[in-house]
Amino acid sequence: MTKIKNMEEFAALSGISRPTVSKYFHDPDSVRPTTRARIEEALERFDYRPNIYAVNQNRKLTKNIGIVVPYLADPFFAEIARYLEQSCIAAGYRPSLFSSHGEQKLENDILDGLQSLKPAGVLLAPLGRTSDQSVIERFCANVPTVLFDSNLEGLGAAFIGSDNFSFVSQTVEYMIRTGEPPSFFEMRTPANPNANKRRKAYIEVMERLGFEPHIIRVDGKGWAFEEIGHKGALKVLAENGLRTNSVLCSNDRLAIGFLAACYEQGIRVGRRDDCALRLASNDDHPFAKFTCPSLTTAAHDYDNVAGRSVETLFELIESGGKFETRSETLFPARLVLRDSA
Amino acid sequence: MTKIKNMEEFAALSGISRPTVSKYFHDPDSVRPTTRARIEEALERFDYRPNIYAVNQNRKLTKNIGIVVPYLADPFFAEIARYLEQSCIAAGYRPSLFSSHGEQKLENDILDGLQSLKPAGVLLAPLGRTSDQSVIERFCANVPTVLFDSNLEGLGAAFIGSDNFSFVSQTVEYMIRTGEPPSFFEMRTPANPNANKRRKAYIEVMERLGFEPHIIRVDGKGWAFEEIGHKGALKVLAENGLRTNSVLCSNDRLAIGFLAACYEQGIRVGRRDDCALRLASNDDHPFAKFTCPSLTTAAHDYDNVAGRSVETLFELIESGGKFETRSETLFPARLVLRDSA
DNA sequence: ATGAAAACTTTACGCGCGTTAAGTTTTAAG
DNA sequence: CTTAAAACTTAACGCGCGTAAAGTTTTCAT
Repeated sequence: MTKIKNMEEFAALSGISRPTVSKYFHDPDSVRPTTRARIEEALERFDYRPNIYAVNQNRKLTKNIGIVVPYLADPFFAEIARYLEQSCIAAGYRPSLFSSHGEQKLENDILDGLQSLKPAGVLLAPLGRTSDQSVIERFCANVPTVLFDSNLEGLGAAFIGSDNFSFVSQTVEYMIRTGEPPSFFEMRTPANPNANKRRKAYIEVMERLGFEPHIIRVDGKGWAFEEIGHKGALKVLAENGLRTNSVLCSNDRLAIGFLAACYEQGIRVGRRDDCALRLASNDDHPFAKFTCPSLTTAAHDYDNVAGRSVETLFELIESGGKFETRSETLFPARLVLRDSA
Repeated sequence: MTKIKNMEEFAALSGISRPTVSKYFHDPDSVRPTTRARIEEALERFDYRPNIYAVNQNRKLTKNIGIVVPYLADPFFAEIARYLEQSCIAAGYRPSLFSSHGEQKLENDILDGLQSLKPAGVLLAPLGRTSDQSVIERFCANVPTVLFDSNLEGLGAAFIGSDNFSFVSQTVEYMIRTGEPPSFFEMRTPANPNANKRRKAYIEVMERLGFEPHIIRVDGKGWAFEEIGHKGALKVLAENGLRTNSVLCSNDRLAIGFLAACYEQGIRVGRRDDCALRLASNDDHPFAKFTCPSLTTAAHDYDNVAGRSVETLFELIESGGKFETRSETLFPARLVLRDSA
């Protein structure tokens, strides 16, 4: 089989002119069915594909889509990224996946490098508190961007995420309905703005139900939440820092660390009579099903958050990269009852 | 500040001719220090960067490097990918990360798409047993490829991975030294060739030490190892399928499922007297520290596997994409004693 | 059959940069 | 100061494709 060098050559072999072949690759439906058939027939015989560099250099808009998550070693983001990737591919785009690995410099570098990719759009889950707002603002001004998971006020053309109030109200109400009101366990300086919303929601729900909020803040920086939760829980348990037998963790990864600490200390966690503690959490982390005990938690609406994010980005791209007004879409949580509370 | 359109314009503004500027971007050390200074001075004033599409179209070899892992939702691969990414960037390359998500079709599609990126090289951790060997073979013939983690006999210019015998011999010997000989717990049809090597190593070590190997194979397909381990363990425990009080899991993710099953069944795992079972495993998964109990396991030499992989790829690229002979490099495991055995 | 619209072909230019060739300036050694 | 090598400048071509203009063929409703 002859090696095809360029579109010129392929066009000749298929018996169609190059401009028409070019049109075909841009949109197969834009050419007559008979010529389309001839091109696709040749395509099967010769296996040619346009040089993406030449294509991208000349097209005003590439078919690239950037996907940026803050921490890919968290399976939660890996799963979301997977969904986003697949949706982009299905829509005929070329996704590129990036992880900021929890570091501001990396996030900045990624956005910087992304600009020279001239992407049609970007799906960005920012680091949050540790993001460099000015960098992200500048980026969003140049590239059609949809924020997801972590909201930065006013940045990006739209935000899609989860309704943190829905998470916390469901877990808190459940715990109160079935036992003592929970303390709230979180990091002192959370990386993610969702954490702040969850704390506020906790306070609001507790007060509305006539209970005094009790917040436990543990030290620790970065994205090693399990480690932070573990250390923090050991300290709290040693100091007898709990007011009731119920704890609500800000997120599942902290809870995983908390559960490990309880296990080490011989504290049985669960809703059965022989348990000393009930622990619930938020996120429905992929591993929450396999903690000991399995974790009662509020689940993200993965499918809707991811699905709506790509849909919104596609709308944004089709609208020429700008929306009239910035929208924020929040999906409610689904309470997942397991054994820990 | 004026917007720079292309290298021509930037060259004019910096007072240097375009071919020299082009040379500079290819290798800053290839121009005279004085001209280099003038270019970099202009670079600070004007913030210009070459159009990567035009660059890549014209250079014979791009600076792109593909990184392909089989399953990114496994934090093990996320961590490795992170290391590989950073090493590539540090060496002046542009890494692109892809996950096959456990599916052959996706792996094929990724390799297919990777070809049109004309990468300088690719770091590939294949799916293993479920890989389409012919596709990978064809790919490796066209693109300088270093395999890592999962070896496919004869494919790629080199393989870097862990010495599975070292893993299993250390865990088995430790368990025998400190208690009863372990059964080996694994999937019936493992996705990964490492699993087969581990089984063989188990049999060999057991026989050498004068014990009869006992292998427990559980059903389940795909990459949801925790779930498979969990279901399989429940079955084994229900059927009293263990010969001794010791179990060695083929990998940590299976062990995580196993531990969850034990917890549910009220079986205490650990090396203390009040424990009914000892469980060890292999990989030192990022979460192994936070299982209940924490997992005794054999750790990959992450740094060396990842480090040597990129080094080898760089050597390969500098050698023009071919090695005289295919090399296989295996790094030994490090036994990590925790509470489960 | 007729005409206009739609789709095609041919021709040609442009994108931004790599790269080469020929001529000029700078550098550093003698 | 001489001189040759090294580094530069100018000029020009090519990469593979998008795209526009002008002319030709096909299609399809009347």
